[in-house]
Amino acid sequence: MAVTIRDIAKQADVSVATVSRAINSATRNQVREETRRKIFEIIKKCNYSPDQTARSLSTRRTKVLGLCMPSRASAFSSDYFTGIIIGAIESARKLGYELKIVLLSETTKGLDVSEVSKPSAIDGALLVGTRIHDELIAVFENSDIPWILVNNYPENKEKTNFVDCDNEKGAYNVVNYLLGKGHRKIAFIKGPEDSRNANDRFAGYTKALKKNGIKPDKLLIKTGNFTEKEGYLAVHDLLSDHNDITAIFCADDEMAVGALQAVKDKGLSCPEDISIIGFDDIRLSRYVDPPLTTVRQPIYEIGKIAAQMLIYVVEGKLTAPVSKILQTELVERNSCAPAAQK
Amino acid sequence: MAVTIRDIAKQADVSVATVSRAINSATRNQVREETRRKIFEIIKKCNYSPDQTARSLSTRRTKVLGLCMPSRASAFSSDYFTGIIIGAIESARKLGYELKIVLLSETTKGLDVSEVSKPSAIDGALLVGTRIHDELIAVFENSDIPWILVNNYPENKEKTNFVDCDNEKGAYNVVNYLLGKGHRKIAFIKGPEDSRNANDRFAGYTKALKKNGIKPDKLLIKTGNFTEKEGYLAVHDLLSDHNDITAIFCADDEMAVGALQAVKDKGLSCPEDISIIGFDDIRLSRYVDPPLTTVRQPIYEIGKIAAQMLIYVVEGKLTAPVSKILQTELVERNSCAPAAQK
DNA sequence: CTGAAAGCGCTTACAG
DNA sequence: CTGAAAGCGCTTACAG
Repeated sequence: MAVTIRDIAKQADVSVATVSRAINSATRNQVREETRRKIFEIIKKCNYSPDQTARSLSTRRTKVLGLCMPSRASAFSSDYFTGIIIGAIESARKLGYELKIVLLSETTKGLDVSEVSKPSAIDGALLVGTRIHDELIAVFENSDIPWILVNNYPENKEKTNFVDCDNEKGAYNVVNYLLGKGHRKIAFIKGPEDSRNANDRFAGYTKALKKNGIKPDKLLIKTGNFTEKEGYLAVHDLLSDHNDITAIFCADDEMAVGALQAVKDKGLSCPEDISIIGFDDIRLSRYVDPPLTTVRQPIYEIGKIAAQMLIYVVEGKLTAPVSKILQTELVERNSCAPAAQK
Repeated sequence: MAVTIRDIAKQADVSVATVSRAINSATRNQVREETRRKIFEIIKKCNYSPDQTARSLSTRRTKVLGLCMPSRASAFSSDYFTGIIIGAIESARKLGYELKIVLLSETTKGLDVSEVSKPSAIDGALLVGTRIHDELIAVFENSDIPWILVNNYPENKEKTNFVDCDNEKGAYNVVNYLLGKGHRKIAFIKGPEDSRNANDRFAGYTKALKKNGIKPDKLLIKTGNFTEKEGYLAVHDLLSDHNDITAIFCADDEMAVGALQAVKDKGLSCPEDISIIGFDDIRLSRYVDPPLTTVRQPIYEIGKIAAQMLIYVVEGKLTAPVSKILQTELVERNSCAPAAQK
């Protein structure tokens, strides 16, 4: 930008201070109507726009939020990624903020001065990724910018900002739903061990089973690490060893898609022989055959609320810790049927 | 950051200039080994990290790229969005840059000083969206930051930076492929009029037909605006009026997915009665029934190369205009069969 | 190899 | 309602 506030001031025959006051909404009314008009005329003529960097340096506010996530971006499905980003960016925008995507290196321990991936020049950070581990959080604890956990929550819920959905309850509901259809042999395909979400979903499964007098059977529990491929493998194994399973609950849709294929490859059909249910409601789930019954997470909402809350704490309109837990919704499609008699 | 370069300087008993030199790779070797070591020791101890905003103000470089796209984000499928972002962010990162996502308001004409969506504090802009129109481009023309068109190209190719894939050729190949399978009545479902990509794909269709002595038949051409729903509608109409069509080429996969459903709903089957082919190779395309034959655009590569090129021109390592056209790839799945005898 | 000083383009007490 | 001045935290000629 060749044209600076000085140029405007000179042309308007006022001081830069006055131009600055005229420009900023908080101080706008401190300048005489007429002066302000003159200033804006010149601003328009010169196509002037204040330098955000200079502004930031002087106010110590960048008006940008960092959406920080693991660099293994592949860890997220694009539906998830997009949902969070769009949600966050839209509410940020509404509140006058921009959004920077920052990839965190997994080895973020001793951050070096030259460490590029270190979030810089942001007013607050959205920490995305259910597998965000404590060291990573520590990096932010030692910073002086506010941050909020997205789709995750900390050990000590009372001290941290977060927004998440109720994974345990979502999973609990699934099992009840399956139980209601007469299923008793319900297998579970777990997500990764280090994912809070994955563990909560598993907890919901176990809880619902126990509540109904069914002892969770270790042999019916496998791990699929949230990927389609591993989901396929897990179910393939499962069905090779057990022929009395009537339903499979996968901790995410990716695995459920794999499960579906594994069931077909075993010569069984879904939902007639085996019911399958997923979690997340990714776009794909409604297109597979049969369309997948699953649990919807309000991803977009989560991104939106997280950004909003974060900005409020950045601006002191809300005092940390703040948190919100959103509810999930069971969406019935065609991959579940009443338990067959075996 | 409570600790500044002054604190470090004071503790190291040197000037801030020296600290600055020690920190920056370009000037690092201007400071005595021993001094530098002492400085870094203190930096580490104090957990100091330079303020990027101050740095930017003084160097007039923010080290951030803006990925600018229409605010109707829904215009993009999440696969596309994610591909471009991840591609761009990874190469940006490798080169020491961060990525800011900026939503451009569609009404970006007279940008007001307070206009939030105006890209600010960026060194360069990636303009994403095949529907980017000239007014939008004008906003950037008048700025002094470099920009590059992604998946789009300008009227005057000789004057602008862009990276795109060869849509016309991709479409041309599709038609040849279909022709090779004996199809003669090949319908085309167009994308939006104001999309350069869409028009190029259409041009490729027409060209291939003509080249083979077939006159494009207006009655076999419909518009679907790149959405599944409109694709469905277009094909539904098409099949109601014509029963001699043996193949449908959709200008994107979204429409192809809709087309597939329309064909089924008409009691026809794909590929036995009608072959369908899409464009883009979104994730979904391999999961529909039958899996869709389509044209792959190297989205991730496009994002990667675009960011790379942009940074090079920002840094003066490349002089604008720069451009690159990537090739597409026909990926055969099961939605096309030899033309049935009618 | 190092330091003093000017400057990047704003904002904001302070004084009037 | 307005201006002069200090300050935000860096970098970089300039001089030695």
